[in-house]
Amino acid sequence: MPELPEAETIVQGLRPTIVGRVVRRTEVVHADVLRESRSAFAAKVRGGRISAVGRRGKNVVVSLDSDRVIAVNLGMTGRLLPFATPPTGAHAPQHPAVRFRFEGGGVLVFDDTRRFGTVECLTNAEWEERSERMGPEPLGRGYSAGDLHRALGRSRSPVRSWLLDQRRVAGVGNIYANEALFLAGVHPRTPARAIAADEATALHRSLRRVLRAAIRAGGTTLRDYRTAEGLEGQYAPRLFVYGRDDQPCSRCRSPIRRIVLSNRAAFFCPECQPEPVA
DNA sequence: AGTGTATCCTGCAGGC
DNA sequence: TGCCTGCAGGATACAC
Repeated sequence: MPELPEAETIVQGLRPTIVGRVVRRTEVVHADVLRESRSAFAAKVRGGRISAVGRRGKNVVVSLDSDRVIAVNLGMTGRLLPFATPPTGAHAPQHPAVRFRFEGGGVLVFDDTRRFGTVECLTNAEWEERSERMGPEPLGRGYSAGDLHRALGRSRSPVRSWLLDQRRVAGVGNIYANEALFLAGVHPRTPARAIAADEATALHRSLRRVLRAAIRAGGTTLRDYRTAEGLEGQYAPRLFVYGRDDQPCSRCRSPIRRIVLSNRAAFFCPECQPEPVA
């Protein structure tokens, strides 16, 4: 699920409702989303006051005044849902994994059907170290087409697979990698280092464009993703290629094709994104 | 270095 | 209706 635009949308929704809250108690329903014991995790979080909510790549980062962060990777089906009063009945999340109960009422639920997500409590130093292993933020001020082109030049990997590697660029997942490649007219199988400077410029522009447009739409809901308000994202109708195999390309009417690269589906228009000549 | 395979887990769509 | 298979926005470890 959630890629950069979804994580960013969740962060924006969460920020006004949880900043300033103090964690009174943590309930771990499914310890498999943790990377440590229930008790170790709960002890580190307890009493922390939330000072900020941010994002790094696809991760939601909740800062505590105790010089720690709660780092949430949403995996495929993770949601972060704040409630002023404990939800009951049909309103209650169906797959709660962790609940953070706040002083004075209110609760933040990490809900995750498949439990591929992770919730970790790290010191600021530990988080900094983790963050340094991740690639640049594609929407960052300093991220240039030249940066992208130089980084691509070091790899023979198909560019679609390259874009999914969080050590190369942080936050791009399968949906937006495919969309950006379509907009740039680059075939997903193109070896990264075969991408010319002008193509890298086009890819840089289309990547930033699609990520920003998706944030403005509140993300893409295919099935599970919800905003912090529990709403669906509105970007899905604007996807050009992702999940649209056999449907006509909106530009040239050729049928969109689906192939598999590194065991993950890739979608492209065979006319608008010509296969590079090997 | 890069790929295919398998793994974690649940739910849903499609074929029969 | 039920059963079976395949597939899914992610990330990692493994063998080759």
